Amino acid sequence: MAGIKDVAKKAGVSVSTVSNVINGRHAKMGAETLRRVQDAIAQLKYTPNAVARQLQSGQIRTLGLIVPSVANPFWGNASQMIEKEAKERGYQVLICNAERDPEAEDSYLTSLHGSGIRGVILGSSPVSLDHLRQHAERGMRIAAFDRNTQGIQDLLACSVSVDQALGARMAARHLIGLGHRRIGFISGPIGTASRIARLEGLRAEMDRAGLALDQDLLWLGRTATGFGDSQAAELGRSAIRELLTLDDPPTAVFCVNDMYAIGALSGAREMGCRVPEDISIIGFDDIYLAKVMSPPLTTVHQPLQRMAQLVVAKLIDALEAEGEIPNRYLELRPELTVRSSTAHAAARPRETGAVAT
Amino acid sequence: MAGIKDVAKKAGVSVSTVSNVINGRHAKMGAETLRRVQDAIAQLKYTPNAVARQLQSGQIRTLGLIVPSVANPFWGNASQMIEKEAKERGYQVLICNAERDPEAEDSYLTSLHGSGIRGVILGSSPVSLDHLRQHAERGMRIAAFDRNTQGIQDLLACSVSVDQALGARMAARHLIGLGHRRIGFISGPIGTASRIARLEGLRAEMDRAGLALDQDLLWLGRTATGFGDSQAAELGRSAIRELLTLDDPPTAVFCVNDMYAIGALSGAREMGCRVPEDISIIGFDDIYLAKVMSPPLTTVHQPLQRMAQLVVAKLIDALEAEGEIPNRYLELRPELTVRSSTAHAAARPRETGAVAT
DNA sequence: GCTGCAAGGTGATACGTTACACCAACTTAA
DNA sequence: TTAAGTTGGTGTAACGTATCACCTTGCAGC
Repeated sequence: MAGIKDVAKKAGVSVSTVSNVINGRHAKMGAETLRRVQDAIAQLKYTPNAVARQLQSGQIRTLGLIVPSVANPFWGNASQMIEKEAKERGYQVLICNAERDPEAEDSYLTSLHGSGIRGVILGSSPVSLDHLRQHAERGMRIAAFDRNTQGIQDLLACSVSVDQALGARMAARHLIGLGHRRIGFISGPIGTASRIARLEGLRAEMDRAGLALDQDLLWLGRTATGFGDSQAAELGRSAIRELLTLDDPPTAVFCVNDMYAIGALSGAREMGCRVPEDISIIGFDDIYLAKVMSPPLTTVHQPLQRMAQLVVAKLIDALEAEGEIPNRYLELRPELTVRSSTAHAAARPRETGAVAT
Repeated sequence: MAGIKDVAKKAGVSVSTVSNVINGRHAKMGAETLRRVQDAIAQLKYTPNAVARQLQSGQIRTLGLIVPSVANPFWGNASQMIEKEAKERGYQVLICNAERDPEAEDSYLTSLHGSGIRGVILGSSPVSLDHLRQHAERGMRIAAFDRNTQGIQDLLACSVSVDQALGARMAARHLIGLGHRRIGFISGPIGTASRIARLEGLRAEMDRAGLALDQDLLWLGRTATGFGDSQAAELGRSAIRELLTLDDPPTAVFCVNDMYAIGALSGAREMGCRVPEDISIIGFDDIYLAKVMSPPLTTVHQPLQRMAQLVVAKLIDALEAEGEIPNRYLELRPELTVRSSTAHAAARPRETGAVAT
């Protein structure tokens, strides 16, 4: 294809001049020359070779974004917002789909580094970030998104997340306040930091209320991994069906994210169980689908737009600014969004006796 | 950062030898030398610079993927499958989110070309592909995905899609067969080829049955564009609310895709309208959420996995094979998936009189 | 007529790899 | 003994661009 030399030859100028045209240094040349070069560019359908450019400059205004699964609307939406935010700051974003696989994560990181990218936003990922250490040491700036960061902050350029445990506790408090005592938990495999925090938050708040988290009511995804979050709803459905056939089923269920909750909604109804009359269901994330469910889903809201804005800003700061950036670790406050999938625990008797309010 | 020269110096060999090590030509050297080089690589934490590599080789095993909106699970899921398929063939995929904006599409194409990418999969996009002509002429191989291609095939390296119009006709036939005569259509702005085909399919089949598509029952998204498909469900909800407050409301609604249908489901229920007893709702795509809705959504199924497999295969053929590839334009048969959101038209009288079966 | 300077433009080098031609030192076989 | 291989390397020219020091010309000012 046409290169800068061809343009130079055609326009009868040096490559340097063509380069100047391309880079907008129009002041450096006569009007006639400029026109000739522009004509040549148009005629040859010349596009500057980004690869050569980057090799030369060493610079690249591109961020990596590693998400657990683009098939989950939460991450689809997050990607969209992060991309928009980055674009406004003149950065591009490369979306990488790791499917919650640490090895894939690792290989993306190496490949991004090899492409000259030095900043990456890491969506909720495996507990240990130790496999990230080498990347950090190589000069990759890593921003954690939607996960807690205790103990590994030294690896991170910055982090933005909601207080996961607090969110879970809000959900739990809401359920407990409605008189629920048997509360279930539905999740896929607990492999990521945010999922652990959500479970622990639930447990903590139940403890505080003198309630125990029944082991039988913990559904933690007995499935092969690897098919991504397109199956999450499906799993939520199986989960609640199992839970509901227990001798002493839960009266409320906390789902690790909205996709599971959506599935649970559906599964419960299939079992002839009304939501929220017979069972309360609460999710986490507040994806845009939550409010169009039937019934609309009570859930823990994450301020996604603000989060996107903040990670992008902090990460770019880390990349461009000289000294230390202040407030590198941001933990936002989640918000309980009460809709119609939760209600008072049914007063009707169950095997274990009536609920004491 | 460390380059190949640093490694060479440290290991006491030439850069050529290091290059050989990196590229697996181990037979070309002694065991001792190999070990020394590998040690040096490890110690310096050296990663080959992909940019320089690519500049040198001109080759790049990467495909572009331009989607209308990652926030729509259909496209999230499609991305995932296309990526998986490509990876199996040794290709990477760059996901670009165009938000149905032809300008964004255009600028992605230029930027991908500048990065050395010569093959791109274009998700449903604006009617005219004329703005793509220059890219095709520059040597970009374009594969159309999920859109019809009459009239513009010369621009395309290949295409894979379901027969959109046929799918819409299947939906219409299903509805008509259930006795519906007032059928509505809900969609966002009709800007893409696939949406037009879906609407026309509906109209054609209604014509055949001697039914007219009432202009008032056409809801075509009176909203600002630019926020992507995260709002589709929301729009579906508003749409059906408007339609249901009409003097003579529809008894069935065909939604341009499942996201709108999901919103419609919710909107209908809010209006106290039961689905499918009072109104039938049918979608398109069969995203994984369709079957966990309540009621589970009747919809037109797209064989996504097979489609992903085929585009990737055909596009890579177009890139790698010499001659013409056979069967470049694939049109798959959609399938009607009947679930529970559609039923016989209610026999009860409406203002306009009883429905004659 | 000379200096100084601005405007307009050029050439060479470097960016980090890879590919390819080439080389030195051995080994083998006739 | 020597021609022909083989093994284990090396040196260097690309790839397409940006940068920077430098060059030429014209002209104002004294």
